[in-house]
Amino acid sequence: MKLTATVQRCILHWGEMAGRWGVSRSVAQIHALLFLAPQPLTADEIAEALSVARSNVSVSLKELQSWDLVSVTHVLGDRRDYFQARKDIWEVLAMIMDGRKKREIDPTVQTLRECVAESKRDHETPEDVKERIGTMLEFLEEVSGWYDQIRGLPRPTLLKLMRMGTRVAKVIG
Amino acid sequence: MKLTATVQRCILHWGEMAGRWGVSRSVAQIHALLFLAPQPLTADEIAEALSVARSNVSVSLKELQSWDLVSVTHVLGDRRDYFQARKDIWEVLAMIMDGRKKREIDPTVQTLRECVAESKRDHETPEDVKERIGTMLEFLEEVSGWYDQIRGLPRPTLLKLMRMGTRVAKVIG
DNA sequence: TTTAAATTTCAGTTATTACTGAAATCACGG
DNA sequence: CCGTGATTTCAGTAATAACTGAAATTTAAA
Repeated sequence: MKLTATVQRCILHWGEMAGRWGVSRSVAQIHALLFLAPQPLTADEIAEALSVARSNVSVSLKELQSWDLVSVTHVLGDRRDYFQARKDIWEVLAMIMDGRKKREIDPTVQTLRECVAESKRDHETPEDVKERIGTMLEFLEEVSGWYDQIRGLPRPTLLKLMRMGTRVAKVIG
Repeated sequence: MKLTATVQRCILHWGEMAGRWGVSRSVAQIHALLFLAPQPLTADEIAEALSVARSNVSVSLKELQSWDLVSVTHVLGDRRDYFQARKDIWEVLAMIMDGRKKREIDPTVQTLRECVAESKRDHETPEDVKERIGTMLEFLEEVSGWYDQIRGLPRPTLLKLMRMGTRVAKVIG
């Protein structure tokens, strides 16, 4: 598997962004490779193309699967797993946002609920501090709920909304 | 500065989430502390409250300022800097989203532009791969542009939109 | 200026995370 | 159920990021 210059550049950039995106370089590079690859690849092919250890590919693919960005297929008469990435860019975005919400927001909502409950029995914490915690919890719950709603809209509707841009403001008066 | 149990719990949770949020534990904890604190705090007070090195507080505060989440104030007759966090949760969200877009999206749009330009002169890369790169660029540019538009809407409009939830779908037909 | 407090920088250390390669496990055809 | 190839696990190592404390710099009052 030789990578063309353009593809290489993309993969390298993905790797450089990995830290900011909150994944390891391998995960980002493998995702770039599978996203661009015309056909599904085996783990060995991935390891070779990116020059990383086979075991690293294995755990990275597991992570990509946990994000629902990569899935497994098979070819007849071949015992090996073939991996492919979602190609639909809208779905890729949705998976990343779902994953981030689950990992970055949900645990905090959970903790804040406990903090708010606990603060009821707490007479040390000033009222305005308690209030700030409560407000943040409400806010996160509201944004979360809104996301879940929007998330369920059919894509054509979403597209229409996006294309409208700020004109929605006019429509809703 | 003694922290109440509830406040402590919040700060510790923020610290635990830091890795996922893409900031260091200190940055997350300092932000939690300043967000909850009723009054601005000096760097020394922060260092003491969280038991971290004074120098660490200094660089973490710089990062929080780069996110526009923390600002400096002064009190008459006191040479020290006092730090305060934005208390408006909507603005906090806006600053975080702006910062993430700038750090996580914009550089990739830039690189993809170069990749697409380069791919014009590239006869090795298969057409469908080039197309996938181009599609991703267009997609990111569209989403970016949409974000910038929405970002500029006045908050009451945004709130109204959120509260409508999926009913916007009906309004736009 | 001079001086002292406040802040920042930075070299060195510690902690965390990512990666490798060998060994163990799994899965299937014979 | 044995053997072979595919995959995963995991202990050790490498790479990266975070943090500390001392030294340097800045700031402003005297």
